[in-house]
Formats: sequence, C-alpha cells, structure tokens
Amino acid sequence: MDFITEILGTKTKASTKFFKKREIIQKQGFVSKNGFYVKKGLIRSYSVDEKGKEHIFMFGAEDWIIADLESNVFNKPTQLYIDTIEDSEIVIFSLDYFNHDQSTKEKLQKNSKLLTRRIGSLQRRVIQLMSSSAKQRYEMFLETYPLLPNRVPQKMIASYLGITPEALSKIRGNR
Amino acid sequence: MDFITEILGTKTKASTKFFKKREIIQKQGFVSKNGFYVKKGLIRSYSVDEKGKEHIFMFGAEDWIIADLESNVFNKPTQLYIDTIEDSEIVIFSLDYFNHDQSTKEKLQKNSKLLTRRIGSLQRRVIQLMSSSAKQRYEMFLETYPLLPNRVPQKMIASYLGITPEALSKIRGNR
DNA sequence: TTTATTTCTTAATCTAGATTAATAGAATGG
DNA sequence: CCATTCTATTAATCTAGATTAAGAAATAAA
Repeated sequence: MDFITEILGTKTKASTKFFKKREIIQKQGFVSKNGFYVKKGLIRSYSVDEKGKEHIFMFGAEDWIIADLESNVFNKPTQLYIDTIEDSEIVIFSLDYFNHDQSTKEKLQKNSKLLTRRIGSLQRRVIQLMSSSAKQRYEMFLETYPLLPNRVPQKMIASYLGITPEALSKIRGNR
Repeated sequence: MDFITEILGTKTKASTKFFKKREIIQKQGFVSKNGFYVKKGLIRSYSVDEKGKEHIFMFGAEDWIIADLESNVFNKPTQLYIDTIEDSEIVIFSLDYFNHDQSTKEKLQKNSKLLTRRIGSLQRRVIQLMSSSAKQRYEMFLETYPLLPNRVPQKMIASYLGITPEALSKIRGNR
C-alpha cells in the first residue's frame, strides 16, 4: 500500500490519473480543492507574476504531495499553476478530507506530522531567502535535493532559487 | 476558555509564564521541544546569520502560536531565537502533544486546520519573497498586519521584510 | 537526417537594495 | 533631570543579481 492510501484510507474515492510531460494539472485563478500525490514522475507548482515571469514554489517527485493550501484554506483563487516536468502518475484527492468525520485518529495524526514537516521546510526556505546569497542557496539546494538536477532543467532550478538562469549559470561557472 | 486550551485540553500541563520586554524565551542552538502561545503581549522569532544580522521569521501577537517546527520535527538545533517585544504572558506547551494518544479526534482536526493555515501563509510569504519588490512587500505587510506597525519598531519590520532599515526608510519616504 | 525550438552560456550594462557614515530624534535608565 | 543608548533619516557609494543581447549547445520535431 502506498503512502497516500495509508493516510487517506482505502475507501476514499481518490482517483489516479496519468499525465504527459508539460501537461497542466491545475490552472491559476480557481479555488483549489484538490491535492496531488505523485506516485510516479515529477511535477512542479509555480506562480506567474504580472510581468509573466514564472516562480517555482515547489517540485514534487515520487512520494510527494503538491497542493495549494493557501488557496484552499483562505478560499480564494489559486496563485499556483501545477504541471508535469515528466510523464507522471498522479493521485488526486480532496483537501477537505481531514475536516470531515471519515478520518480516524491515527490518520489524523499521520496527517499532522506531514503538515508539520512541510511547515519545517517552508520555514527553512523563508529564512534562506532572507539571509543567504544566491550561491549559498544553490549549494543548499544541491545538498537537500541531490537527485533533482538530473531531472530538472537549470532554468527551473534558477526559478526555484528566485534568480535568473543567467545568474545561475554565472554561479555554476564560478564567475 | 482560550483558544490554546481548546486545542490542548484542560488536563494538559501547559504552563503559563510572564516575560518582561526583551526577555529571551528560546535560544538558538538547542533542539526545540516547546511551542509558545501568546496570551497577551507580542513576541518574535528570528534567526541570526554568520554576520550577526537578525532576520525576523515571524511576529506573534495575541492569540498566535510561535514555534520552531523545523527544529522539533527534524530534531536538530533550532536556528531561531524567540524573545519578547512587549511584556507578555505566554503559554508554553509541548510540541509532541499531538503525536501522543491523549488527544481527541476533534482536537486533532482543529490542530490540522491550524497547521494548514500556517502553511498557507508561509506559501504566500515564499512567493512574495521571490516575486515582489521590497516596496510591494511592505505594502502587502501593511495590508495583512495593519496593527503591527504601531507596536513594532521599523527596523524590525525591515528585518521581517528581508531588507535593511535604511531601505525601508527610503521606501516610506517615497524616494 | 535536417530544421526548428528550447536551453545554456557569456558578456556588457543597469538598478534595487546593501553598505557606510553622519545627524537628529526618541526612548530608557540612573 | 541629564546622559546614555537605541531608532530613524538622509546621502554617497558599492555590489549582487537583473536585464539585454547574441551565439553555442542540446532537444524535439518533421
């Protein structure tokens, strides 16, 4: 049994779907009600600013959950696009799930741990963005996600780091 | 009954303590096991980088919870100091609470909502840091926390925004 | 394969915000 | 109350990273 089933339970009507590379899973502008569990493949969530520039919020490889909780919680249109970087198999499930009665205590506890972990990484990300240089952030990225650079184009890594592809190229070339 | 008691339950041995302005509640370098609920007053969590510069991660006014979940979850020394900006009354509680059996389903659900909300704001913060100028971030800060500027010195707002006091002064003076 | 499109690199120039420094105003403490 | 220490402002200078532009390398498509 995979990780998401363990949390959601077997009775949940979460549907599994297959997406080709570059397919859009979620568009900016709607209220987001679903979470996406990556069974296989690689996806990303990103916002697009007024100037049309993309900012990658998160990568999701195997066993990760991508969701726009900001949109779901505050009930406002999502700022995040979600699309696939590789052909992917995705489990789509309702984010309201844990607010309903179906869930058991055990599952709720597992979910709490999951959420807490996510807060932990976001906390670190915020502190990093505020206090580290682009070079330091790139080095930390490589340490934290050593396998991603093989699967993700560099311009997307730059976007995740909050810098331009040109700046990343400079850093990598040690200039 | 206040908000934190509602979540923790009345039987929990959470202790309430009083702190004077500028007292340190938590020091960088230890594994953080406690959360801090602000009953009255104002506190902040912040990291200090290699150059000795402070970066405010979060303000906590009445009814907020401040905690270093990154430290607690990954069981490593906290990067965050926590101290008081005003004289404060703080409820100190164990972060492991929700992993134990004492909690009820209802309380776990409340806690999940809380965590989800926090993820929502952190998400927004990350996207903002990546895609908005200092001026835009300041304007959004004023919208989101209209009451804080009356209680927080400007240099701390600058620190929260990820800029220097000089830069904030420039922005405010419209230069 | 050849062609078209996207990605990466390099270099020149520009700019938001950092740094440094000096002054004035506000808060704090004896 | 005055003296000290913090906080905010202004201005000059500096720099990390943005922008612009162009060519090279890699991918995809035909």
